[in-house]
Amino acid sequence: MTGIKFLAQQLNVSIGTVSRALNGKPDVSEDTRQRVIAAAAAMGYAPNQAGRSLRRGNTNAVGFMIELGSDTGRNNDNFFLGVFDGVQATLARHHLDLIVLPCPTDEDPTQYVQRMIARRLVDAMIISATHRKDTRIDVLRDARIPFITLGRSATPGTHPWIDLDFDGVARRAVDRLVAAGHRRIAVAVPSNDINLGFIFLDGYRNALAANGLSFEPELVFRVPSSEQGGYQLGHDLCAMANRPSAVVLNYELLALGLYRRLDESGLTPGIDLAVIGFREGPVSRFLSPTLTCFRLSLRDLGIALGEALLASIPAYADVYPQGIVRRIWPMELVPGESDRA
Amino acid sequence: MTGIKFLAQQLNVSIGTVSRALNGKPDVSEDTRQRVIAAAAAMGYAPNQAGRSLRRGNTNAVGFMIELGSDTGRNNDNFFLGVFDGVQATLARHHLDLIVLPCPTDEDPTQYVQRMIARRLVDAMIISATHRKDTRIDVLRDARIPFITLGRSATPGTHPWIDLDFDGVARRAVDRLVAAGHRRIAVAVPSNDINLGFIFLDGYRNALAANGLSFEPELVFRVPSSEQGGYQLGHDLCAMANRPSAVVLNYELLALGLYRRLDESGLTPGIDLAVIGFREGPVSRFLSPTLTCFRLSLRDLGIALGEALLASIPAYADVYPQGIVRRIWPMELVPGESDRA
DNA sequence: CTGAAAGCGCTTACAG
DNA sequence: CTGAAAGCGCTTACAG
Repeated sequence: MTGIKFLAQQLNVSIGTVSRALNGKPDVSEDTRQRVIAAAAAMGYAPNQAGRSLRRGNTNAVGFMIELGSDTGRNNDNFFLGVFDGVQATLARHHLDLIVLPCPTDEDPTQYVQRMIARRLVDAMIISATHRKDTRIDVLRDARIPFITLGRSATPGTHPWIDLDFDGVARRAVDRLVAAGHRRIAVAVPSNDINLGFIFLDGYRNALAANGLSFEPELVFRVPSSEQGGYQLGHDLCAMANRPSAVVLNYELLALGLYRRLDESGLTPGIDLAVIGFREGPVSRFLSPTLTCFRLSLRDLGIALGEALLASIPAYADVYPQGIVRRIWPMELVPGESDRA
Repeated sequence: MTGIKFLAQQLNVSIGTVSRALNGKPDVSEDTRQRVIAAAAAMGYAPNQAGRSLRRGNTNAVGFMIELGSDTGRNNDNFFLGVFDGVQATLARHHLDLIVLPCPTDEDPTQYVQRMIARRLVDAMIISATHRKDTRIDVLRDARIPFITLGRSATPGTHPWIDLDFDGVARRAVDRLVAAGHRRIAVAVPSNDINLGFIFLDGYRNALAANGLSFEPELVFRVPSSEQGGYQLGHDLCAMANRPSAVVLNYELLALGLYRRLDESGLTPGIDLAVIGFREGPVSRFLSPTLTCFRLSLRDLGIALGEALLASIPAYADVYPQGIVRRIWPMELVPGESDRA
């Protein structure tokens, strides 16, 4: 005798009436509805999700999968928390909850996704850090679960995605450096097969070409997306006979390790080496010199992700009639002191 | 016709037999068990969690609540991701899943907890960033849900907790600075009523007293736990007529803003002002000068959190016979260059 | 406007 | 060793 049964007994009505009153169904007298709502609030009643899910066939929850093991997961600074906030703002409008699903380090991400959707823990999913070939997409597509990816992938599908403008950032960074007179411009990209690395590198190559500069493989540095990776980048740069005069980073925290390594060699960012970082974060503003980078609103990105996901779910398609969203998220240049050289 | 029913029909057995086979019940012939397991794997069957939860009365999931809105939440995802990993390592041994529950910015945390447990989304909870008075604890206690807090609180209860050694860190930092000759030592604590601030400040006061130094209120700086807060701290320090020679931080990222602000005034950490940070992270190692701080293994902390939580759940108490854990988590000093002054 | 009843997908005593 | 059946807590056609 718990839950709705107990509540119904207290009020001397049937459980059906309680359910209808609480779910805002029209065919309940206003008086009864008020009594039920008051009693529910008083005893802190909320419907058991298992019972509701089983009956309705949905969970009213959206899952956001993150990976704990990878570089990209572990070093994301404040990226995800900001995005979660925005996603939730969208979901809250529809009384949906966001549940974050952290894939264990030692579990295969694809298997994890499979397990979560087979258990019907969530109605829809958001996956991030897409790889060039990403089998999670295959699993989600085959399961016919609504999903959106934060990041493009070469794995085909008709799913929606939103991705940061890696291409545009790389191009504008190169253009800006060329305009300032730089001719030997290095680039740092991830050492794993996360898709954004390929896009960033393409943007870099295209920008070089557009500026009449030749692409030199020795100026491409593949380093882990972490402060340590930045340190390694600095180390490699310092060891070069013919050091480039500028470097474009694909991840903002690389700057921290890079700055440190340059300092150890008596070099100053912005004077001895122009640096353009990636995403603006608290770190970029408080480094000395401040980091030239690109701004975006994580919350707005999260809001858009949530909306694009809902747009792909038939039940919400009329509220968000945008169809299948595939969108490059713009980022705005924030000039700093690090590329004055 | 889905799920277990479909599977049973394919195999020409009853759904009861399928369930028993998959759940490792003894009274199933080995031959049948193998056939069922093979078929389940082939069609990617996993029991619908709603059906299972409803019947069993549990969810096999543990919730870890984080707050997106607060300073403490927003600036800590490197902290949490490491802890999640450890918690999951413990839970995985028992086929329990970790589900992260991010409380929306605009929802009251206590109400959020109430809603999550009333819905029976998880069997047990971990809450973090405990406040001095924390009504979430009251709600969880009243609901008789097993839970553990990452952080102590003045709110009473018989629940387990694990907390970082804020007291010990503050004392050792002061002792170390005094040993190096410092007499005017400032401290930075959070500007909100998160409990760790009170503990840290107490440790600082006690250490001053133990070293025969008097406590001066003007040397206590209440700043937000963020890079910006560190910048503000630097600003306040630079404005003082009689500047302290050292400062102890309660949050590692304060160092970043502090370094920047000192730099703007032509001051160098470790020369003009000794700085001892809090938790060792990638940032502390790559700052110039490197930050003297304190080390802990986030994964081990997470493992211990998971174990202590399970120890408080009757069904697991025999595996983890440690009773109600209330434990101060030790942190190890990592000398850096920032307190050489 | 309200109640009685079916049924969502499971697990588990209970028969046989 | 296996099947038939009850029942977990809900929601929702269906009667009245």
